[in-house]
This record gives sequence, C-alpha cells and structure tokens, in this order.
Amino acid sequence: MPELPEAERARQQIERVLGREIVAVDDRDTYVCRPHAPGEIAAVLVGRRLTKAHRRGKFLWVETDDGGPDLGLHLGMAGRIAVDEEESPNRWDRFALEFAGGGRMALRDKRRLGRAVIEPDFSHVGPDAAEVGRDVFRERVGRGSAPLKARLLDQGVIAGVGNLLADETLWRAKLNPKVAAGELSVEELDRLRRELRAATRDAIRNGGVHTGRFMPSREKGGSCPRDGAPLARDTVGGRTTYWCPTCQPG
DNA sequence: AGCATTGTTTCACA
DNA sequence: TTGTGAAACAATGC
Repeated sequence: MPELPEAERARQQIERVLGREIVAVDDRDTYVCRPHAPGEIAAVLVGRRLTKAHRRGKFLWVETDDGGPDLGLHLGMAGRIAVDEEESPNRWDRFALEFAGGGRMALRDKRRLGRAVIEPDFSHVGPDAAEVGRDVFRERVGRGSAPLKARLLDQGVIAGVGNLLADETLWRAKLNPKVAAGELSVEELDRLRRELRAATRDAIRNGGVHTGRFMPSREKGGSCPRDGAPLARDTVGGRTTYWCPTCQPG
C-alpha cells in the first residue's frame, strides 16, 4: 500500500492524536523497532505528548513536547496508521502508543517491514517528490546511466515514489521506464515533474496510488487506457514494471 | 509448492 | 570512490 500518498494519509491520522498524553508504548517488536531494545522507546515517550507530524517522501516523524526526541515511523511494504479503531489491539500491530483516556495509535503492518525508531536519520533522503522545485528536479533526476524508473525509485534522489506511482507517472508523462535518466531532455524532465505532481495530488485526494488511471490495466494481459495497445512487462529497477510500448516508446 | 509483493538496507562488483 | 544492481529482510496472498 504505502507510497507518498498513503504516507500523507498516515501523517494526517497521526495529527488526530497530537496533544494527547502518552501513557503506554508497545515497542516489543525488536525487528520493527530495531536497533532499540524493548522498553527503550517507551522509556522516552511515556508521559510526553506528540506535538507535530511531519513527512518527507514515505518517511514520517513526529515531534514531542518539551524538547523530547522525535519519533520516526515508516509504513514499510504494507503498513498503515490505525487511530482509535475498534479492533485494537490487533495481531498485526507492530508498534503502538496508548493515550490517557483510552485512545490508541498503532502501526498496523502485516508484512512487518515497517519501522518505528527514536531520533530518525534522514540525511540520505532526498527532497519530497511532490515539493521538489523544477531546477532541483532537473539536476537530481536527469542524470546517471540507470533506467529512469530506477532513478525515480531512488529515495536518495527524490523521496516518495514507489513502484506503482512510478509506473503511473511514467505512463502519464509518456516516458519509457528503461531510458537512461541522463538522456532526458529538459522538456521531458519538466513534463515528468509535472505529471508526478499531478499523479501524486490525484492519489492523495482519491485515496491512494491504486486509484490511478493506469492502475486497472497494470496486470498481465492489460492494455493501455489511452490507445488500447497491449502493455509491455519487465523488471526495471528491480521491480515489476508495466508500460505502453506505443505511447511510451524507448 | 512456488512465486510475487505498493519498501529499505546491505553487499558485491565494475 | 562512485554508481549500479541483486539479494536479504518478513509475512501474506494467489
């Protein structure tokens, strides 16, 4: 599920619990909470309140009051933020905060690749894919011999693009995922950025990356929503990739 | 049974 | 040293 649009939704969920006093923390999952030992996160959060929720790409972090440490969260491959839900606690809650008055916020993640950590380090994370300016986008994305899609997926280049959003964006921009990123013209880079922003905005508004226009066709036997051509399928940047060979020519 | 998976990190290699 | 690509990680679903 989680790419930039889902992470933004998660950030908005976190905002619902700002200001509440934390009375308990479940940080027993030593994989999700690595490198922290059980109880370590609890020790610094109990008694505090979350004050502000931030996001850069798919990375989330929350400030705490009185100069307390930031709490970093990542949804991994299948996580989401569950706030004050009925079925809580849930067997797939990998990390959770309990608040005074009975409320609860959990990182609910079947795959267990999500992450909860104190004082997260984002020094190797690029600018947010939906916020990055034109000139910075040109400079960061439009270089290298790696396939364009691999460049988009590199969170150190720009942050927030996942496998589905990459396919959706490249289809909208009519660019081939396999072309070397450094070969793009300035016009193509600007078009790519424009479609990335539009695809991201649409996904946030409509409820997730799976609501993209290209997504229903993105399966074996699928055809292009624009011209009906059978889609091509291959592994690009280490991920399964679909594209239209007609309107996204190499 | 075997394979794929909306993500990130680590490691090997050029 | 830098850039690129594959494998590992965990667990579920088809």
